[in-house]
Amino acid sequence: MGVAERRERQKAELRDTILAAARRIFIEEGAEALTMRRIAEMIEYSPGTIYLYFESREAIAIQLVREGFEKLVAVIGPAAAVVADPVERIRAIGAAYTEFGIADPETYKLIFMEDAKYVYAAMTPSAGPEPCATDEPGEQAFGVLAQAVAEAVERGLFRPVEAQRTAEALWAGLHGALSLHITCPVMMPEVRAVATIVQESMLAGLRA
Amino acid sequence: MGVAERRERQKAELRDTILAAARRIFIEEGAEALTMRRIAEMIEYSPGTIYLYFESREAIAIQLVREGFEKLVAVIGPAAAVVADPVERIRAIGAAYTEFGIADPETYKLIFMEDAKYVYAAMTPSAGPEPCATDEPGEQAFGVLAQAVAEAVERGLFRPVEAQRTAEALWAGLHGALSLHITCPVMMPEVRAVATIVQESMLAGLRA
DNA sequence: GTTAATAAATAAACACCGTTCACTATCTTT
DNA sequence: AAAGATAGTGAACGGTGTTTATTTATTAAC
Repeated sequence: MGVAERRERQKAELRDTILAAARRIFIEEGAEALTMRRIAEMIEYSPGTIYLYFESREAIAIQLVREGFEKLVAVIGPAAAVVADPVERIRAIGAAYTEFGIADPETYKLIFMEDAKYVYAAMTPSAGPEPCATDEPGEQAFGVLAQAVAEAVERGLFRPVEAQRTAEALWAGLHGALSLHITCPVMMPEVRAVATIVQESMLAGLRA
Repeated sequence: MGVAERRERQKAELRDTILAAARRIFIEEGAEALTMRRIAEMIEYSPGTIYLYFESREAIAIQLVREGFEKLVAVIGPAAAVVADPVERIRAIGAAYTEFGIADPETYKLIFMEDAKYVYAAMTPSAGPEPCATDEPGEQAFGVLAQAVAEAVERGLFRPVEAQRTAEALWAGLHGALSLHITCPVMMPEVRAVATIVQESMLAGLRA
Protein backbone atom coordinates (compact mmCIF):
# COMPACT_ATOMS: atom_id res chain seq x y z
CA MET A 1 0.00 0.00 0.00
CA GLY A 2 2.77 2.46 -0.98
CA VAL A 3 0.39 4.50 -3.09
CA ALA A 4 -0.82 6.73 -0.28
CA GLU A 5 2.76 7.40 0.78
CA ARG A 6 3.85 8.32 -2.71
CA ARG A 7 0.84 10.59 -3.08
CA GLU A 8 1.63 12.27 0.19
CA ARG A 9 5.23 12.67 -0.86
CA GLN A 10 4.23 14.15 -4.19
CA LYS A 11 1.86 16.53 -2.46
CA ALA A 12 4.65 17.66 -0.17
CA GLU A 13 6.95 18.04 -3.15
CA LEU A 14 4.57 20.28 -5.05
CA ARG A 15 4.02 22.30 -1.90
CA ASP A 16 7.76 22.80 -1.67
CA THR A 17 7.94 23.64 -5.36
CA ILE A 18 5.33 26.34 -4.83
CA LEU A 19 7.25 27.73 -1.88
CA ALA A 20 10.52 27.64 -3.80
CA ALA A 21 8.94 29.55 -6.67
CA ALA A 22 7.45 32.06 -4.24
CA ARG A 23 10.82 32.50 -2.55
CA ARG A 24 12.53 33.00 -5.89
CA ILE A 25 9.98 35.48 -7.21
CA PHE A 26 10.06 37.37 -3.93
CA ILE A 27 13.85 37.65 -3.91
CA GLU A 28 14.37 38.28 -7.62
CA GLU A 29 11.32 40.32 -8.50
CA GLY A 30 10.25 41.81 -5.20
CA ALA A 31 7.21 41.53 -2.99
CA GLU A 32 4.87 43.13 -5.51
CA ALA A 33 5.58 40.48 -8.13
CA LEU A 34 4.59 37.72 -5.72
CA THR A 35 1.19 36.97 -7.25
CA MET A 36 -0.64 33.68 -7.46
CA ARG A 37 -0.65 33.84 -11.23
CA ARG A 38 3.07 34.54 -11.35
CA ILE A 39 3.77 31.56 -9.10
CA ALA A 40 1.45 29.40 -11.18
CA GLU A 41 3.21 30.46 -14.34
CA MET A 42 6.62 29.65 -12.89
CA ILE A 43 5.68 26.17 -11.70
CA GLU A 44 3.62 25.57 -14.84
CA TYR A 45 0.35 24.89 -13.06
CA SER A 46 -2.92 26.72 -13.14
CA PRO A 47 -3.48 29.37 -10.44
CA GLY A 48 -6.28 27.32 -8.91
CA THR A 49 -3.93 24.47 -8.15
CA ILE A 50 -2.01 26.54 -5.63
CA TYR A 51 -5.16 26.73 -3.54
CA LEU A 52 -5.01 22.96 -3.12
CA TYR A 53 -1.73 23.47 -1.25
CA PHE A 54 -2.10 26.86 0.39
CA GLU A 55 -5.13 28.54 1.81
CA SER A 56 -4.28 31.92 0.31
CA ARG A 57 -1.57 34.17 -0.97
CA GLU A 58 -1.21 35.39 2.58
CA ALA A 59 -0.47 31.87 3.81
CA ILE A 60 2.47 31.73 1.41
CA ALA A 61 3.69 35.13 2.54
CA ILE A 62 3.44 34.01 6.16
CA GLN A 63 5.63 31.03 5.39
CA LEU A 64 8.22 33.37 3.87
CA VAL A 65 8.02 35.55 6.97
CA ARG A 66 8.73 32.49 9.10
CA GLU A 67 11.73 31.63 6.97
CA GLY A 68 12.87 35.24 7.17
CA PHE A 69 12.79 35.20 10.95
CA GLU A 70 14.74 31.96 10.95
CA LYS A 71 17.36 33.52 8.68
CA LEU A 72 17.63 36.44 11.08
CA VAL A 73 18.04 34.15 14.08
CA ALA A 74 20.62 32.14 12.18
CA VAL A 75 22.64 35.33 11.76
CA ILE A 76 22.15 36.83 15.20
CA GLY A 77 22.41 33.73 17.35
CA PRO A 78 25.99 32.85 16.41
CA ALA A 79 27.08 36.48 16.56
CA ALA A 80 25.80 36.71 20.11
CA ALA A 81 27.04 33.32 21.27
CA VAL A 82 30.71 34.09 20.73
CA VAL A 83 30.97 37.21 22.83
CA ALA A 84 31.12 37.04 26.60
CA ASP A 85 31.05 40.75 27.49
CA PRO A 86 27.40 41.86 27.32
CA VAL A 87 28.14 45.29 25.88
CA GLU A 88 30.37 43.82 23.22
CA ARG A 89 27.67 41.27 22.57
CA ILE A 90 25.17 44.06 21.97
CA ARG A 91 27.64 45.48 19.47
CA ALA A 92 27.95 42.11 17.75
CA ILE A 93 24.20 41.63 17.63
CA GLY A 94 23.73 45.12 16.28
CA ALA A 95 26.34 44.64 13.59
CA ALA A 96 24.84 41.30 12.51
CA TYR A 97 21.35 42.82 12.48
CA THR A 98 22.47 45.77 10.40
CA GLU A 99 24.31 43.60 7.91
CA PHE A 100 21.28 41.35 7.61
CA GLY A 101 19.08 44.30 6.74
CA ILE A 102 21.57 45.59 4.19
CA ALA A 103 22.25 42.20 2.62
CA ASP A 104 18.64 41.05 2.36
CA PRO A 105 16.46 44.14 2.25
CA GLU A 106 13.46 42.36 0.73
CA THR A 107 13.32 39.87 3.56
CA TYR A 108 13.88 42.61 6.11
CA LYS A 109 11.04 44.57 4.55
CA LEU A 110 8.73 41.57 4.57
CA ILE A 111 9.44 40.85 8.23
CA PHE A 112 9.49 44.28 9.79
CA MET A 113 7.95 46.70 7.35
CA GLU A 114 4.92 45.00 5.85
CA ASP A 115 1.47 44.75 7.33
CA ALA A 116 1.51 43.35 10.82
CA LYS A 117 -0.91 40.56 9.95
CA TYR A 118 1.85 38.50 8.35
CA VAL A 119 4.01 38.80 11.42
CA TYR A 120 1.10 38.09 13.72
CA ALA A 121 0.25 34.99 11.77
CA ALA A 122 3.88 33.90 11.60
CA MET A 123 4.15 34.31 15.36
CA THR A 124 1.24 31.95 15.94
CA PRO A 125 2.41 28.63 14.51
CA SER A 126 -0.90 26.85 14.62
CA ALA A 127 -2.31 27.92 17.94
CA GLY A 128 -5.05 30.35 18.86
CA PRO A 129 -5.62 33.84 17.52
CA GLU A 130 -3.46 35.64 20.09
CA PRO A 131 -0.08 36.67 18.76
CA CYS A 132 2.38 36.15 21.56
CA ALA A 133 4.56 33.08 21.45
CA THR A 134 7.76 33.66 23.36
CA ASP A 135 9.50 30.69 21.78
CA GLU A 136 9.17 31.96 18.22
CA PRO A 137 12.24 32.97 16.16
CA GLY A 138 11.42 36.65 16.32
CA GLU A 139 11.06 36.69 20.08
CA GLN A 140 14.11 34.48 20.30
CA ALA A 141 16.28 36.97 18.42
CA PHE A 142 14.98 39.83 20.50
CA GLY A 143 15.39 37.78 23.67
CA VAL A 144 19.12 37.49 23.01
CA LEU A 145 19.36 41.27 22.93
CA ALA A 146 17.21 41.79 26.00
CA GLN A 147 19.30 39.23 27.82
CA ALA A 148 22.51 41.07 26.94
CA VAL A 149 21.06 44.34 28.21
CA ALA A 150 19.94 42.68 31.43
CA GLU A 151 23.42 41.28 31.91
CA ALA A 152 25.00 44.66 31.28
CA VAL A 153 22.79 46.13 33.98
CA GLU A 154 23.51 43.28 36.39
CA ARG A 155 27.25 43.65 36.00
CA GLY A 156 27.00 47.35 36.56
CA LEU A 157 28.12 48.20 33.04
CA PHE A 158 24.84 49.98 32.33
CA ARG A 159 22.89 52.34 34.49
CA PRO A 160 19.98 50.51 36.18
CA VAL A 161 17.60 50.72 33.24
CA GLU A 162 14.61 48.58 32.37
CA ALA A 163 16.10 45.83 30.20
CA GLN A 164 13.03 45.16 28.06
CA ARG A 165 12.39 48.77 27.05
CA THR A 166 16.06 49.54 26.64
CA ALA A 167 16.50 46.55 24.34
CA GLU A 168 13.48 47.76 22.38
CA ALA A 169 15.12 51.16 22.14
CA LEU A 170 18.39 49.73 20.84
CA TRP A 171 16.49 47.68 18.32
CA ALA A 172 14.34 50.63 17.29
CA GLY A 173 17.44 52.72 16.69
CA LEU A 174 18.91 50.28 14.21
CA HIS A 175 15.56 49.53 12.64
CA GLY A 176 15.05 53.23 12.03
CA ALA A 177 18.28 53.56 10.09
CA LEU A 178 17.69 50.35 8.14
CA SER A 179 14.06 50.95 7.29
CA LEU A 180 14.67 54.51 6.16
CA HIS A 181 17.51 53.30 3.99
CA ILE A 182 15.34 50.58 2.48
CA THR A 183 12.31 52.76 1.74
CA CYS A 184 14.27 55.79 0.65
CA PRO A 185 18.04 55.42 0.17
CA VAL A 186 18.32 59.11 -0.64
CA MET A 187 17.25 59.96 2.88
CA MET A 188 19.68 57.55 4.50
CA PRO A 189 22.64 56.95 2.20
CA GLU A 190 25.21 56.03 4.85
CA VAL A 191 23.28 53.41 6.78
CA ARG A 192 26.26 51.77 8.39
CA ALA A 193 27.65 55.08 9.60
CA VAL A 194 24.29 56.15 10.99
CA ALA A 195 23.64 52.76 12.58
CA THR A 196 27.02 53.00 14.26
CA ILE A 197 26.30 56.47 15.58
CA VAL A 198 22.92 55.36 16.92
CA GLN A 199 24.39 52.32 18.58
CA GLU A 200 27.53 53.91 19.98
CA SER A 201 25.86 57.04 21.28
CA MET A 202 23.17 54.94 22.95
CA LEU A 203 25.74 52.62 24.48
CA ALA A 204 27.70 55.61 25.72
CA GLY A 205 24.56 57.13 27.16
CA LEU A 206 23.56 53.93 28.90
CA ARG A 207 26.96 53.38 30.45
CA ALA A 208 27.00 53.44 34.23
CA MET B 1 -14.62 86.82 -22.30
CA GLY B 2 -15.05 85.59 -18.70
CA VAL B 3 -15.89 82.13 -19.92
CA ALA B 4 -12.33 80.88 -20.00
CA GLU B 5 -11.74 82.18 -16.49
CA ARG B 6 -14.83 80.52 -15.12
CA ARG B 7 -13.88 77.28 -16.82
CA GLU B 8 -10.43 77.42 -15.33
CA ARG B 9 -11.89 78.12 -11.94
CA GLN B 10 -14.29 75.23 -12.21
CA LYS B 11 -11.48 72.97 -13.29
CA ALA B 12 -9.46 73.98 -10.26
CA GLU B 13 -12.48 73.45 -8.07
CA LEU B 14 -13.07 69.92 -9.25
CA ARG B 15 -9.38 69.21 -8.82
CA ASP B 16 -9.66 70.36 -5.22
CA THR B 17 -12.81 68.32 -4.74
CA ILE B 18 -10.94 65.23 -5.91
CA LEU B 19 -8.09 65.96 -3.54
CA ALA B 20 -10.47 66.61 -0.66
CA ALA B 21 -12.18 63.29 -1.28
CA ALA B 22 -8.82 61.53 -1.49
CA ARG B 23 -7.73 63.17 1.76
CA ARG B 24 -10.92 62.14 3.49
CA ILE B 25 -10.83 58.56 2.25
CA PHE B 26 -7.18 58.29 3.19
CA ILE B 27 -7.74 59.55 6.72
CA GLU B 28 -11.03 57.83 7.41
CA GLU B 29 -10.61 54.56 5.55
CA GLY B 30 -6.87 54.17 5.25
CA ALA B 31 -4.38 54.04 2.41
CA GLU B 32 -5.76 50.81 0.99
CA ALA B 33 -9.20 52.30 0.45
CA LEU B 34 -7.77 55.11 -1.63
CA THR B 35 -8.83 53.79 -5.02
CA MET B 36 -9.83 55.72 -8.09
CA ARG B 37 -13.27 54.14 -8.08
CA ARG B 38 -13.78 55.01 -4.42
CA ILE B 39 -12.83 58.62 -5.07
CA ALA B 40 -15.09 58.71 -8.12
CA GLU B 41 -17.96 57.31 -6.11
CA MET B 42 -17.47 59.89 -3.37
CA ILE B 43 -17.40 62.88 -5.72
CA GLU B 44 -20.15 61.37 -7.87
CA TYR B 45 -18.17 61.33 -11.10
CA SER B 46 -17.02 58.45 -13.23
CA PRO B 47 -13.52 57.08 -12.56
CA GLY B 48 -12.31 58.24 -15.94
CA THR B 49 -13.00 61.86 -15.07
CA ILE B 50 -10.30 61.85 -12.43
CA TYR B 51 -7.75 61.25 -15.16
CA LEU B 52 -8.67 64.61 -16.66
CA TYR B 53 -7.36 66.20 -13.47
CA PHE B 54 -4.63 63.85 -12.28
CA GLU B 55 -2.20 61.79 -14.28
CA SER B 56 -2.58 58.74 -12.07
CA ARG B 57 -3.49 57.45 -8.65
CA GLU B 58 0.13 57.97 -7.76
CA ALA B 59 -0.07 61.65 -8.60
CA ILE B 60 -2.85 62.00 -6.06
CA ALA B 61 -0.84 60.11 -3.46
CA ILE B 62 2.13 62.36 -4.15
CA GLN B 63 0.00 65.38 -3.45
CA LEU B 64 -1.04 63.86 -0.12
CA VAL B 65 2.61 63.19 0.67
CA ARG B 66 3.35 66.85 0.03
CA GLU B 67 0.56 67.88 2.37
CA GLY B 68 1.82 65.37 4.93
CA PHE B 69 5.27 66.91 4.88
CA GLU B 70 3.74 70.31 5.31
CA LYS B 71 1.78 69.10 8.32
CA LEU B 72 4.97 67.75 9.81
CA VAL B 73 6.79 71.01 9.27
CA ALA B 74 3.86 72.88 10.78
CA VAL B 75 4.29 70.81 13.93
CA ILE B 76 8.08 70.78 14.13
CA GLY B 77 8.85 74.34 13.09
CA PRO B 78 7.03 76.02 15.98
CA ALA B 79 8.33 73.48 18.49
CA ALA B 80 11.87 74.26 17.43
CA ALA B 81 11.45 78.01 17.19
CA VAL B 82 10.60 78.53 20.85
CA VAL B 83 13.63 76.86 22.37
CA ALA B 84 16.99 78.62 22.49
CA ASP B 85 19.16 75.87 23.94
CA PRO B 86 20.05 73.51 21.08
CA VAL B 87 19.88 70.33 23.16
CA GLU B 88 16.51 71.29 24.57
CA ARG B 89 15.47 72.15 21.05
CA ILE B 90 16.38 68.64 19.91
CA ARG B 91 14.19 67.35 22.73
CA ALA B 92 11.32 69.59 21.63
CA ILE B 93 11.69 68.53 17.99
CA GLY B 94 11.83 64.89 18.98
CA ALA B 95 8.74 65.16 21.13
CA ALA B 96 6.81 66.96 18.40
CA TYR B 97 7.94 64.39 15.85
CA THR B 98 6.94 61.48 18.06
CA GLU B 99 3.54 62.96 18.82
CA PHE B 100 2.97 63.58 15.12
CA GLY B 101 3.64 59.95 14.35
CA ILE B 102 1.35 58.76 17.11
CA ALA B 103 -1.45 61.21 16.34
CA ASP B 104 -1.46 60.72 12.57
CA PRO B 105 -0.05 57.28 11.85
CA GLU B 106 -1.58 57.04 8.38
CA THR B 107 0.12 60.21 7.24
CA TYR B 108 3.35 59.16 8.91
CA LYS B 109 3.16 55.83 7.11
CA LEU B 110 2.47 57.48 3.79
CA ILE B 111 5.41 59.82 4.16
CA PHE B 112 8.10 57.64 5.64
CA MET B 113 7.03 54.05 5.21
CA GLU B 114 5.58 53.73 1.74
CA ASP B 115 7.45 53.22 -1.49
CA ALA B 116 10.11 55.81 -1.99
CA LYS B 117 8.73 56.87 -5.35
CA TYR B 118 6.06 58.96 -3.70
CA VAL B 119 8.61 60.79 -1.61
CA TYR B 120 10.95 61.21 -4.53
CA ALA B 121 8.18 62.69 -6.60
CA ALA B 122 7.00 64.88 -3.74
CA MET B 123 10.54 66.15 -3.30
CA THR B 124 10.74 67.26 -6.91
CA PRO B 125 8.01 69.89 -7.23
CA SER B 126 8.03 70.14 -11.00
CA ALA B 127 11.71 70.04 -11.81
CA GLY B 128 13.85 67.34 -13.32
CA PRO B 129 14.05 63.69 -12.33
CA GLU B 130 16.67 64.11 -9.64
CA PRO B 131 15.27 64.07 -6.12
CA CYS B 132 17.20 66.57 -4.12
CA ALA B 133 15.52 69.87 -3.37
CA THR B 134 16.89 71.37 -0.19
CA ASP B 135 14.06 73.84 0.11
CA GLU B 136 11.34 71.22 0.31
CA PRO B 137 9.29 70.70 3.49
CA GLY B 138 10.93 67.38 4.30
CA GLU B 139 14.41 68.77 4.00
CA GLN B 140 13.28 71.82 5.88
CA ALA B 141 12.10 69.80 8.87
CA PHE B 142 15.29 67.79 8.89
CA GLY B 143 17.34 70.92 8.46
CA VAL B 144 15.96 72.30 11.71
CA LEU B 145 17.25 69.22 13.50
CA ALA B 146 20.63 69.22 11.77
CA GLN B 147 20.98 72.90 12.64
CA ALA B 148 20.28 72.19 16.31
CA VAL B 149 22.90 69.45 16.35
CA ALA B 150 25.42 71.73 14.68
CA GLU B 151 24.74 74.40 17.28
CA ALA B 152 25.13 71.91 20.10
CA VAL B 153 28.52 70.96 18.72
CA GLU B 154 29.53 74.58 18.22
CA ARG B 155 28.65 75.51 21.78
CA GLY B 156 30.57 72.56 23.09
CA LEU B 157 27.47 70.83 24.42
CA PHE B 158 28.08 67.83 22.17
CA ARG B 159 31.26 66.02 21.36
CA PRO B 160 32.66 67.14 17.98
CA VAL B 161 30.45 64.88 15.87
CA GLU B 162 29.39 65.21 12.26
CA ALA B 163 26.14 67.18 12.45
CA GLN B 164 24.48 65.71 9.37
CA ARG B 165 24.99 62.04 10.25
CA THR B 166 24.26 62.62 13.91
CA ALA B 167 20.99 64.32 13.06
CA GLU B 168 20.16 61.39 10.78
CA ALA B 169 20.92 59.05 13.68
CA LEU B 170 18.64 60.95 16.06
CA TRP B 171 15.91 60.91 13.45
CA ALA B 172 16.44 57.22 12.70
CA GLY B 173 16.12 56.39 16.38
CA LEU B 174 12.70 57.96 16.70
CA HIS B 175 11.59 56.69 13.33
CA GLY B 176 12.47 53.17 14.37
CA ALA B 177 10.26 53.30 17.44
CA LEU B 178 7.40 54.96 15.57
CA SER B 179 7.47 52.75 12.49
CA LEU B 180 7.65 49.54 14.50
CA HIS B 181 4.74 50.74 16.59
CA ILE B 182 2.72 51.56 13.48
CA THR B 183 3.37 48.32 11.60
CA CYS B 184 3.17 46.07 14.60
CA PRO B 185 1.94 47.57 17.89
CA VAL B 186 2.53 44.26 19.64
CA MET B 187 6.24 44.62 19.04
CA MET B 188 6.39 48.20 20.29
CA PRO B 189 3.57 48.85 22.73
CA GLU B 190 5.17 51.64 24.72
CA VAL B 191 6.31 53.92 21.91
CA ARG B 192 6.64 57.04 23.95
CA ALA B 193 8.72 55.30 26.60
CA VAL B 194 10.99 53.74 23.99
CA ALA B 195 11.29 56.98 22.03
CA THR B 196 12.32 58.71 25.22
CA ILE B 197 14.95 56.09 25.99
CA VAL B 198 16.34 56.32 22.47
CA GLN B 199 16.48 60.08 22.57
CA GLU B 200 17.79 60.50 26.10
CA SER B 201 20.43 57.80 25.87
CA MET B 202 21.65 59.23 22.58
CA LEU B 203 21.72 62.75 23.97
CA ALA B 204 23.62 61.49 27.02
CA GLY B 205 26.05 59.64 24.78
CA LEU B 206 26.62 62.67 22.58
CA ARG B 207 27.24 65.04 25.47
CA ALA B 208 30.71 66.53 25.57
C1' DG C 1 -31.65 81.17 -34.16
C1' DT C 2 -29.37 77.57 -36.17
C1' DT C 3 -25.24 75.30 -36.95
C1' DA C 4 -20.51 74.10 -36.26
C1' DA C 5 -16.63 73.62 -33.02
C1' DT C 6 -14.93 72.63 -28.53
C1' DA C 7 -14.58 70.86 -24.22
C1' DA C 8 -16.08 67.71 -20.44
C1' DA C 9 -17.76 63.51 -18.85
C1' DT C 10 -18.88 58.90 -19.44
C1' DA C 11 -19.32 53.89 -20.38
C1' DA C 12 -17.00 50.20 -21.81
C1' DA C 13 -13.05 47.88 -22.37
C1' DC C 14 -8.08 46.05 -21.28
C1' DA C 15 -4.98 43.74 -18.43
C1' DC C 16 -4.03 42.69 -14.08
C1' DC C 17 -5.16 40.95 -9.09
C1' DG C 18 -7.00 36.99 -5.37
C1' DT C 19 -10.21 33.57 -5.08
C1' DT C 20 -13.93 30.05 -6.06
C1' DC C 21 -16.12 26.25 -8.29
C1' DA C 22 -18.16 23.15 -11.74
C1' DC C 23 -15.99 20.06 -14.37
C1' DT C 24 -12.56 16.87 -16.65
C1' DA C 25 -9.07 13.62 -16.84
C1' DT C 26 -6.33 10.45 -14.57
C1' DC C 27 -5.24 7.16 -11.39
C1' DT C 28 -6.76 3.52 -7.85
C1' DT C 29 -9.60 0.24 -6.13
C1' DT C 30 -13.00 -3.08 -6.48
C1' DA D 1 -13.98 -3.41 -17.00
C1' DA D 2 -16.73 -0.42 -13.86
C1' DA D 3 -16.88 2.54 -10.03
C1' DG D 4 -14.80 5.77 -7.02
C1' DA D 5 -11.50 9.03 -5.52
C1' DT D 6 -8.57 12.92 -6.48
C1' DA D 7 -5.45 16.24 -8.74
C1' DG D 8 -5.80 19.71 -11.85
C1' DT D 9 -8.08 22.92 -14.89
C1' DG D 10 -10.46 26.85 -16.97
C1' DA D 11 -13.75 29.98 -16.64
C1' DA D 12 -15.88 33.08 -13.85
C1' DC D 13 -16.66 36.86 -9.96
C1' DG D 14 -15.59 41.10 -8.14
C1' DG D 15 -11.87 43.99 -7.43
C1' DT D 16 -7.77 47.14 -9.04
C1' DG D 17 -5.48 51.19 -12.34
C1' DT D 18 -5.84 53.00 -16.78
C1' DT D 19 -7.24 54.07 -21.77
C1' DT D 20 -10.30 55.34 -25.44
C1' DA D 21 -14.32 55.86 -28.43
C1' DT D 22 -18.46 58.01 -27.75
C1' DT D 23 -21.96 60.85 -25.98
C1' DT D 24 -23.40 65.14 -23.91
C1' DA D 25 -23.28 69.90 -22.98
C1' DT D 26 -21.50 74.24 -23.66
C1' DT D 27 -19.51 77.92 -26.48
C1' DA D 28 -18.57 80.26 -30.87
C1' DA D 29 -19.64 81.49 -35.44
C1' DC D 30 -22.59 82.53 -38.96
